[in-house]
Amino acid sequence: MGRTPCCEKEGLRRGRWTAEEDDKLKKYIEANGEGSWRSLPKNAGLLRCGKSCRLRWINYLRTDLKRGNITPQEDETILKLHTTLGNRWSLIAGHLPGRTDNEIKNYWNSHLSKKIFNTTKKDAPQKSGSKRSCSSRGQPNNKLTIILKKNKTNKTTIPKESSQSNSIAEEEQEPETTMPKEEQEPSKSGHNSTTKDPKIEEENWELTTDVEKRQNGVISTIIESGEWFYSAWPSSSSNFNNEWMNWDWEGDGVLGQNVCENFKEPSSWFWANNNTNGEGEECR
DNA sequence: AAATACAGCAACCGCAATCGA
DNA sequence: GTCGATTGCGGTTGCTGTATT
Repeated sequence: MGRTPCCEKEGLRRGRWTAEEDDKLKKYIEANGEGSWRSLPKNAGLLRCGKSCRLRWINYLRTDLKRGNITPQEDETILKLHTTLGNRWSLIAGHLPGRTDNEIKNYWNSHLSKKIFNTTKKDAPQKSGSKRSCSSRGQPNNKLTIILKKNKTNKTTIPKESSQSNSIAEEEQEPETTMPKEEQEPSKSGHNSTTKDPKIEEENWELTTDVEKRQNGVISTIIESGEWFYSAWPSSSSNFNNEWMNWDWEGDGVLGQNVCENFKEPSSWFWANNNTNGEGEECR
């Protein structure tokens, strides 16, 4: 019989909320608490669907929301968390008190993704061309993903003395919030250091030194650096890239990731590897 | 000053997960 | 265990203000 609509569509208001509606909703929730979103509009005297009320409350009316611009520190935190968690906005928001998933998602789409994608574009003209060329409505195809993983044979943490690179994981200051261990490890199925992603052939991730390989027709690079190794490949090879992103290898997960355009430039391949060869192109 | 393009963000939509009878 | 109701999430849309021509 199909899905049951969350609310009756007819006769309900849509679009921007008025101050009066906000006031009604706020007063009702303050008096009765959150929840029962389906019946809330009727009880509160609002001509809105419950879903809309919930969204309005969560994203705008809650008293614990922090309004105002994202701070540089929050910016860094979002970047780091997105590196590890991907587009799990609610999880990311959970580490930024007073910020909502919607706010962070919007911030990412309008600021951070653009920032990353444009970093290797020296000219990066924004005046002309498609309005959404770098936003969520049209991301460049030529992306390079660089990840940093811990050498499977080693358990120690990343050496600070070699942290000169631009890697997100290495360069960042301590964020104002700390990610709980379990959320750094998206896979909850008890992976340990001896487990491997079954979708990745051993030959693909076994350490090599500055050797380009072709994997399924896509060039990738795996660079050994002491206890760590780096891997880079165009994001178009997302069939296994995403698996790596979410894979809990050593309990530390993926430590660094970035994307940039023009991956054909050899220097950009080594973006995450500055600490080992002193070269590389700054992507941020 | 008007028209147009662009950027930011609030809100909507659909799907999936969860809850509870 | 099943199924409908509810909630939560992420992707997307489109309105609005600002910048540019």
